[in-house]
Amino acid sequence: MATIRDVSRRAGVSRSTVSRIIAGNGYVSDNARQAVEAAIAELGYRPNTMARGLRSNRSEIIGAVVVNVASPFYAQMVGGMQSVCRAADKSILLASGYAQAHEEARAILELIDRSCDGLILYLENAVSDEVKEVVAKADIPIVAIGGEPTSLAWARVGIDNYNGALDGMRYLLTMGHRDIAYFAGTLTYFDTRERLRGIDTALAEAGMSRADIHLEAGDYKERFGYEATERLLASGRQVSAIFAGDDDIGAGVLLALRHHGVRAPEQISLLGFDDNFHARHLTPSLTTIRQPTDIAGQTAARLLLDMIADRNFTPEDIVIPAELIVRESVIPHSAGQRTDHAAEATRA
Amino acid sequence: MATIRDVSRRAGVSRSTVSRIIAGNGYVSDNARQAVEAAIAELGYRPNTMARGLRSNRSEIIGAVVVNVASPFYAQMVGGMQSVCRAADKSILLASGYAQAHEEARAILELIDRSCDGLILYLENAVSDEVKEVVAKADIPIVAIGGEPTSLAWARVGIDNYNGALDGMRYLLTMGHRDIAYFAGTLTYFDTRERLRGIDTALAEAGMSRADIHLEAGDYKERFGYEATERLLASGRQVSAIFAGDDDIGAGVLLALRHHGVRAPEQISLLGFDDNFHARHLTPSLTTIRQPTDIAGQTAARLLLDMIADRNFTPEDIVIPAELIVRESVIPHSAGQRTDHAAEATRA
DNA sequence: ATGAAAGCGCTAACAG
DNA sequence: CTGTTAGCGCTTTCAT
Repeated sequence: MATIRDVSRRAGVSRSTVSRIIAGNGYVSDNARQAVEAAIAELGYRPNTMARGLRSNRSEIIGAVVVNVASPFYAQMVGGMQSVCRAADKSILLASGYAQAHEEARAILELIDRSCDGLILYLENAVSDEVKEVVAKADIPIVAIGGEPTSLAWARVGIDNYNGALDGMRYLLTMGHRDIAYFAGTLTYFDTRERLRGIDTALAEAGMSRADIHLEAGDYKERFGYEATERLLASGRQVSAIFAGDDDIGAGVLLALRHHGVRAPEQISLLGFDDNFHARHLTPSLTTIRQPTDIAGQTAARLLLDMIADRNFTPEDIVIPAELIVRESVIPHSAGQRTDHAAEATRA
Repeated sequence: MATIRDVSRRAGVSRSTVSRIIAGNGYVSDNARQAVEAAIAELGYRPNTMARGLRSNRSEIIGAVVVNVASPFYAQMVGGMQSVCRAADKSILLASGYAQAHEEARAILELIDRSCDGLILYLENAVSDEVKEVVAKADIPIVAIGGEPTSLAWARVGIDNYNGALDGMRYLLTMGHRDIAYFAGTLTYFDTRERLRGIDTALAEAGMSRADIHLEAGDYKERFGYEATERLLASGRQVSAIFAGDDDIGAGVLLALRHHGVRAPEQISLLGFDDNFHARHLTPSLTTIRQPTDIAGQTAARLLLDMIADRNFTPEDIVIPAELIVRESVIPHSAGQRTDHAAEATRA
């Protein structure tokens, strides 16, 4: 590979001149510029980013930790980050934390060690003091996105789980539902707790509380939705609507209802959360709360780039609103609804 | 940040000794080792990867270009790469090519410039000579995965689109279907053409050819599936089965059938391709050909790491078999099937 | 077993 | 406007 030295020799100038031309700063004569540009083209010269980074202490790489790239939810988020970073000529170093504290720590350290210029972190666990110290020493901008609101972050982009769940529960209540089940995901996740808070508020508005609904917590898996639904049906408790912690859980609910001969939404309405890829494709198509993950990713990246460019820039926390997407799976509560599905469920 | 010099001073040894200890090679006395390790711990020293990379000409970073991270298909593939790379302490620099030649070129150059130790490329377009030259100069191992079989690659991991489509079409034929539609995706993609080849072979086995089926090409979008289905229905051509170019197209087909009062699979069977996230959740659940993208990603990463470790290692091309996943959307052809849906379709 | 020294490729004062 | 100089932090001969 040609180095800056080769270029300078070929162009008959000094390395500094070449450097200036590449960086586009400083005064350079047209003569020199042309000679250098010609030499660069002839030699196929490309600056060595390692050397440049070592010298300038900047890598033009930003690091991202998400829970799991393989999941469409985070993949979309990463897609959002990427579109912004690409426009700014930054690359993305990607790591997954798999919602486990030690993997998250490993991921953060990996990115720090690769001298990222800044970090976007979607974490599900609190960060240990040890990691915090390393991160603090690195002294690079960090934006937290969703998940655990880590104190590491210079700025936060949150998805409004609270208001999303609030709106969702309100919607069910508005549709006349009073006998409601909520299947919460993993309780240790910050997002889960936020959603529960929103649900509390909505219930309180209707003069109700968690005690008035059927609440079960598990994890964000289709299987949990399936089994929780079976338990609900078996319990004999009659609900007219189920609010699923997310669309995966919702898919499981739908499957269980079908297997037990309960028609959705005629007998039980179902509300999801996330607006995942499959939500539109379920039958009935899932009414759900959209989390605009791509927007969140974009926003986080933009914030980070701004902070990298101007380290005095201290943005406000940004909350991306969740949005109710009305499809087919929630219908108004009707008078005759409460009893007949119990009969059918028993039969099935 | 503490440097190797700080550590050496604190431990009362030379920088070389510290370096040896970190690298774990060379002879070092226990005394020195202990002193250095203590100093490293006290100082919270972390090696600077830029400096190390500059010197050693290795970054421990591997670059990946996929069509689009935001799509679950590629996200899963990246997930596979990541799981392998993480185990080997390599990081992944990720770029998307968006199936456009110039974006793919940009992505490749970006990764080369960031001094990746190797590249995994999922491309949809041929690579220009210009880019080829740069890549050749970089002289790093490259494995191509799926998509366009670029000549850049030192090794290839392919998904067996040919046999997947072959098996799929065979399956439809075995189920007694003879009046079949195939909705192909983007014809310019290598994968698409491979699938068509497989279909040709299957048809030939049954003494048929493309002329005997209803073939339409478009793109890998739900919308195309929807519209192609409408056109098919409107044409009056009677088919007992539709083979969709992928599951997204398949979702569109299903939607159009439903809107036009055609029951699937009773009146028309539907076969997908990919086994995307939503395939299981469609109603009827989609019988489809699974592309094991995560395995492909893992395999590609493993191959690449092996080639990085031993540059004389020249692996065979690996083809990951596709697999028929039987669900509900394909049923055997029945005698009465061919006419009634035409009637209903007209009515709708 | 350890240290000295050279240099990876680049940037940024500084002096001219 | 341009060249000289001095490193960035690390690895790696080469002596000792």
